[in-house]
Amino acid sequence: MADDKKLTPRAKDFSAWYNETVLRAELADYSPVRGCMVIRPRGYGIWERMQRQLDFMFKDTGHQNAYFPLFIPQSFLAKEAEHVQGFAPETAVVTIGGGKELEEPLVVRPTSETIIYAMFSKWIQSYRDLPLLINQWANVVRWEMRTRLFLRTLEFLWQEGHTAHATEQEAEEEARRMLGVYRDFMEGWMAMPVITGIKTDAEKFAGALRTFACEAMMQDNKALQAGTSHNLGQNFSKAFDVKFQTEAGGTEYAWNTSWGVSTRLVGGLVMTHGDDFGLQVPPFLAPIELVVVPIWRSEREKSRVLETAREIVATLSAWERRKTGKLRVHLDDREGMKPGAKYYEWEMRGVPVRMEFGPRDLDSNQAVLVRRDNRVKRTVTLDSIGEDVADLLSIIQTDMRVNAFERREANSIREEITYDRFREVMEGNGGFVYAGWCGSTECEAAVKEETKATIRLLPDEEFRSAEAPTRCLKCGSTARFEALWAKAY
RNA sequence: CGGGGCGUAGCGUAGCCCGGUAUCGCGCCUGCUUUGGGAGCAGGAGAUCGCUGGUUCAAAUCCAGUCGCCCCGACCA
Repeated sequence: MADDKKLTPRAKDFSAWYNETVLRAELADYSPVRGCMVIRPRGYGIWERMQRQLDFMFKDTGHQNAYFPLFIPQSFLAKEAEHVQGFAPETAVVTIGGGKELEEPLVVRPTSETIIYAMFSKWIQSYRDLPLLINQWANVVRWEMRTRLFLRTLEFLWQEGHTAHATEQEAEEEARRMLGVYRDFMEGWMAMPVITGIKTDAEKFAGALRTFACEAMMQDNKALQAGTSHNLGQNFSKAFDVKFQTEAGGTEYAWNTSWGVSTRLVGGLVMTHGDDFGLQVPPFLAPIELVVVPIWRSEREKSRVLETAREIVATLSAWERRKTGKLRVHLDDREGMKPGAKYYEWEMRGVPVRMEFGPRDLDSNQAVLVRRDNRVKRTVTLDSIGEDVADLLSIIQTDMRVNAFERREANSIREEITYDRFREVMEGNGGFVYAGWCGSTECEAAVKEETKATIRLLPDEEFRSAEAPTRCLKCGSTARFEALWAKAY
């Protein structure tokens, strides 16, 4: 970076800013393998907290973790027609094992529906075995042509839930329920507001009946598909013969769902909250919530300041909160580094609150708290430091979500607009446009072709406009749906 | 796979047109002085210039090939 210590202003080149933020905050690095990414300890620390919370939420909804093989016989993929069509072009295939050509090539899983439903058919006999609620944490491989750190890598780490149910309605409810869990996590923990809804046929998962999704707006006004949940109907259970005996004594195919989120969420976090100073991590997910930077001007001051600083850190580290546990505090007592340098470094890493503590504070029994999000400084007394820090953190968590929400709404268009105007918007700053759609694949494809914008989803009722659009954005005929149009990652 | 750009120390680069084994900054190591917004001085370590071949007395530099990366498209979470 040489002398240029500031990050690239994101307005100029968002993509370069994103890359640099991720690399400089040491979240990830390029690997020697093209298109693959190494997640470094700092990036994993954030992901780990996400994973822990998600895992808790899955257990809370009755799901159990299991682990299925990395390799899938090639023929398995072919059993579901749409599925193989969707995934075959982007699979990595193993043809040699132990130095010998394999009789049947093995596909490195791009997703695990096929191998999991093959097992489900052995495990499910009766309606009493249902619902079967399974989750797997695993890495998968999709041979993408172009990759970006966290957002699209050849190999990525994710969570995939797979469930089997006795009725169609139950499967639909499950797919919806898990979409709600994702939404709660993204908004509550990541402070990243999302729009939920249903995907069009062109965008749905290969092999699904219906795909639901959460779409978030990044700071370049592009949409990020942050999580998906699929109602698979009986497509896979028919392909893999997942049958069960009903209470009445007949035989039925099971109804399946699958749903997943990936380390892409870390990319979403960076692109939602990052700024020109670097990363910004919401308190709930921050591996370090508060960093204490001690300041001294002499050896004598140093020992006095450090001694008290250590006491403060000890007190704060023991501070227990109801929902989010103990305060995660770090004392930066590195020597030979000026306080200012430490400030910039922790700001770049996104630690939500910094405490400056020097001789002047020591003498007056106080400390200075600085928020990462708006860099506002406040002097507080040490007597109530625990409450003050905990309160500030929860305020920041809320403010980050509200700011992201307001930014999204400020860049959304809900008035009925002409197609020419729409094209202008997409060529300019972009954004979320809620507009009518006649329901034809032709209109959808034409808009994509001409503007690069796609229907991200047909929003759920609570996200729809007060006045439903009347005409299709593209052809002008009667609108059958309200669609969310945007350019996407 | 098309179009553009780039490979020189851990990172970022100068030098290339006009051949003579390498510039500067950050970082790193040692010492002293520093520390309320990115420290200063002194000393030091670190590069077979992506790889292969060719031209030449001599190649980072010229020529050919090759590999890799980044950006823009097509594909996609």
